[in-house]
Amino acid sequence: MTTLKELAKLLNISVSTVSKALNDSHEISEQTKIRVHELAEKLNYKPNRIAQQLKTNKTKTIGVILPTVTNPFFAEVLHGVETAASKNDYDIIVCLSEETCAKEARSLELLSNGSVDGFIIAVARESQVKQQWDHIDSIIDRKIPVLMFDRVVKDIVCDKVIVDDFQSVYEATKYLIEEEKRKNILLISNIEELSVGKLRIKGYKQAVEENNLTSDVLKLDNVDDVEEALFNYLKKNKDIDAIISNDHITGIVAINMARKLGKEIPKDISVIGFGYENTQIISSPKISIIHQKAFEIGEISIKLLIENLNNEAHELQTIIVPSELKLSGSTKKA
Amino acid sequence: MTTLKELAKLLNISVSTVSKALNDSHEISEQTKIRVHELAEKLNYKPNRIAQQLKTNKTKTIGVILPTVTNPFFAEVLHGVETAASKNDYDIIVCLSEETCAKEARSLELLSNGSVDGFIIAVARESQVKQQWDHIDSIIDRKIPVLMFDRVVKDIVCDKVIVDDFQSVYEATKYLIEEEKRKNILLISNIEELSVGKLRIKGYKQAVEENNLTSDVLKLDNVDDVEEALFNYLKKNKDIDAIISNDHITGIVAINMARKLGKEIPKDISVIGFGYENTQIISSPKISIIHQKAFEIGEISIKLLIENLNNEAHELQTIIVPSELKLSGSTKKA
DNA sequence: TTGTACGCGTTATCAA
DNA sequence: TTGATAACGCGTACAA
Repeated sequence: MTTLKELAKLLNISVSTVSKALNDSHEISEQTKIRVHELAEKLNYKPNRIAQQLKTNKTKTIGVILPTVTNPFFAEVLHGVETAASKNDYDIIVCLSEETCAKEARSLELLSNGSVDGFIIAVARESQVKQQWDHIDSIIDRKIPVLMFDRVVKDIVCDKVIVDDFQSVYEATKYLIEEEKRKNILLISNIEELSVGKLRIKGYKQAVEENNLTSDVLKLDNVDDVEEALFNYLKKNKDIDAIISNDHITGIVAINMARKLGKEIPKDISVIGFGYENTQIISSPKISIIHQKAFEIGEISIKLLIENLNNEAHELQTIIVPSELKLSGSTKKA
Repeated sequence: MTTLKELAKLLNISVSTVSKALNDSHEISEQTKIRVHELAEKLNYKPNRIAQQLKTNKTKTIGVILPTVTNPFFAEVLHGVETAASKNDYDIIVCLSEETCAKEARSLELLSNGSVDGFIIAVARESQVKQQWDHIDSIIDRKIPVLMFDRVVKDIVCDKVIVDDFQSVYEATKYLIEEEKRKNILLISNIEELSVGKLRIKGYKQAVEENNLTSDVLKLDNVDDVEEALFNYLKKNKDIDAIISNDHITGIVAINMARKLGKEIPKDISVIGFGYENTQIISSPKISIIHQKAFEIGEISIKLLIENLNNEAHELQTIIVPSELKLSGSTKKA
């Protein structure tokens, strides 16, 4: 890599003159500026980013800690994050916690040595279940800005970007009751240990109870159990006339299973799930979804964090990104 | 952040002694080592990564350029990349080209100023279509190690990790012909501009022609057109008894569409698509898939690149990662 | 207008 | 066993 020193030597001028010339300082004559720029161009000179970072004590890099990236929600968030970061000339270092507390803590620890200016994080399932977040507090104690999104910890004081988990499921349930006249609505959940899962269940229950209906939650440990569990459940509870799924997979499975059991959709049963880019295309009839604006969540998170990085007087805030109910063939009024 | 200098001042010893003590140099007495370590622990000292990078001229960071991350193939590759990188104490900076040549070139340009030790890249669709890869060659000219995976450019000389695109589709087609006695096999493709898409079509055609059957490729511009295009096609060509999809979406759509048209699966028609983690769960009957080992591709890519980074005498190679045909309910012998 | 000197935080060489 | 000094590449205050 070409350095200032090399340019200086070749041009027989000092390093600082070269530096100033390249930064278009008014102190430098047009003539030398031109000479310097020409040679720099020719040798494809680029200021060494590491040296700049050491000098300015800013990395223009953000650490992004995700539980996983094969879940389309986090993939889309990452897309939004990358887009916004790139626009603002920030790089992102991505770490996956694999839903474990240990890897999450390790990543934070390793990057908190000056590698990044701040962090964006959605906490791992394990951290949330075991309520372990000393590793996150420790970062904040060291005055490194942190922003949490989606899976958020109430007790941690930092910027937060969250989804309207309660509200969106509440509205969806209410819609099924009021508009579609459904009376026996089942909720499928495999994330009830997570804050977001709890909120969704809460939203569902509140809507059901407000209408004096009975609630029922089918809890699953694993996405692979859905078929069997649903089969058994629907066999026993033949009066179920609507299903809400708390994730982007089981709603589609529910549609397939209901059809297999001879139910017509949406005549006999309505289905609403969570969904992303291609969720609707691959189900038949097309599933109605609660569409979380994952891309926007990523974008907003980056913008807010950068604001924090640049503004000494930044005030912490919590932003709620509303979801959108996208009706389709799996509900009556689609 | 605590620095060596601060520790030295507090302990009334020199910076270099502190540095050596922390690095367990044999030159330093046990006593001072203990004193230094204790204070370092107490003040949560961590060597500034940026300064180390400047000193050693190594970043221990790899630039990962992906076309997108919402496609599950690339998401799983990223998962493998992150896992392997993390195990080897490397960080990854992730950039998304958004399938455009411009963003791809920009990312390479911006990171080639010392920010990373090397690159892993799957070229953008646009770069591949327009055959523009000066920006990649330029990186290689500057002696920065580059590894390409999946979407690879023949004319670029570097390490490569690829999938057996030709072979896997060839085998799948042959299976349909020989084992399931299918005679009219349709291939759906929406990626025929890509190297991998071309290879898959080639594999399909070769198998078909070897058996003196006629080939037919339904080309789509967009995943959204599948339903209508397939509907029209199957209406006209009622003798189609098998469908292979070149991606992870349209196979599932094909199953749904075939059922809608009153065809029984797999009695009347077999379907094989490409697939990943959850692809089979969400289709009914479960789709048979060509499973690309995306995670492994990511892992292998990192390992090979790191080998290149550390080994002066590294020899360039091309590794082919075999796919696996996972039969399920959408094919007869599943 | 140009050059000198210093510092960012670390490590390595050499001297004490 | 410890310390002084230089160097990585850059930017900048200050001197010329």
